[in-house]
Amino acid sequence: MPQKSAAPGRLYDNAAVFAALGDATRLRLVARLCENGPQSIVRLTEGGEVSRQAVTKHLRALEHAGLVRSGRSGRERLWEVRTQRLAEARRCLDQISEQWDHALERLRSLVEADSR
Amino acid sequence: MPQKSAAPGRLYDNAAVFAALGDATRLRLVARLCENGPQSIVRLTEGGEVSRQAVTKHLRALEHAGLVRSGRSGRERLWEVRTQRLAEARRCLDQISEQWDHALERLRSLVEADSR
DNA sequence: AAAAAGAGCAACCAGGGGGTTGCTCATAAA
DNA sequence: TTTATGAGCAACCCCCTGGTTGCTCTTTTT
Repeated sequence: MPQKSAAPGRLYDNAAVFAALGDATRLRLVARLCENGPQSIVRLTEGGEVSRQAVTKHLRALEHAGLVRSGRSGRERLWEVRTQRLAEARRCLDQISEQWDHALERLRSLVEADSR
Repeated sequence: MPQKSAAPGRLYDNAAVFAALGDATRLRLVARLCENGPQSIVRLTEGGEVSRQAVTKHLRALEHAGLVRSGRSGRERLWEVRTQRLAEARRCLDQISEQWDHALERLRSLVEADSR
């Protein structure tokens, strides 16, 4: 069994990741970073609806959740996606769905035993 | 450019789903609903850290995001998970990761062409 | 050396979200 | 028919979040 002590505490962490993705602007930022690779703040601001400062704040939020990271290059700072956390989030959803499937199975076997 | 009009609007919808999952209490509720099947509010409140009203509010939030639904049974209301939205959320994450992979490929071929 | 571009910082504001308490309503159990 | 259980509604509170504006700092560019 993978991920033995997937520890209830882990769930909390994933909540933070989902919260970070739970904003349209941030989700768009992540998508853009994935589509076009590492970019500067100004570039990420272009075409968007919010100010540069807002974008900065969102990037910091994403960084806090471990979804992006940045590094300075000359006078600009480049941001890139950290795919690991994304993968973890996916696994979390997978696990939940899996539990649901198990529950369904259990339920079905109960019904069968009942009508037998 | 791939993914022509994958409708930016879709992204927004997923943000709502992630936002719903982006709270530890709600995420736990979803997990419990998946583990133990449809349950009433009082049952979902047991063992938790918050009041029944809080649970109710969270359930409504999840309902708004399309993640759960409910039906009355006698004097109690049973809540169950709607797996469809969960699946959609997963697909959203998959798409994003996929775009990232494509970007990596593009980048790699660029580098190769450059050093050739 | 002067001008412009990219970022960072701080203060401020409005709104929403999570939580609670108190009361009422309806249905099932005694 | 009482009584107790499960749930709904409404008001209220606090604080966090998303967004803005204004200023400063550093690094290019001209």
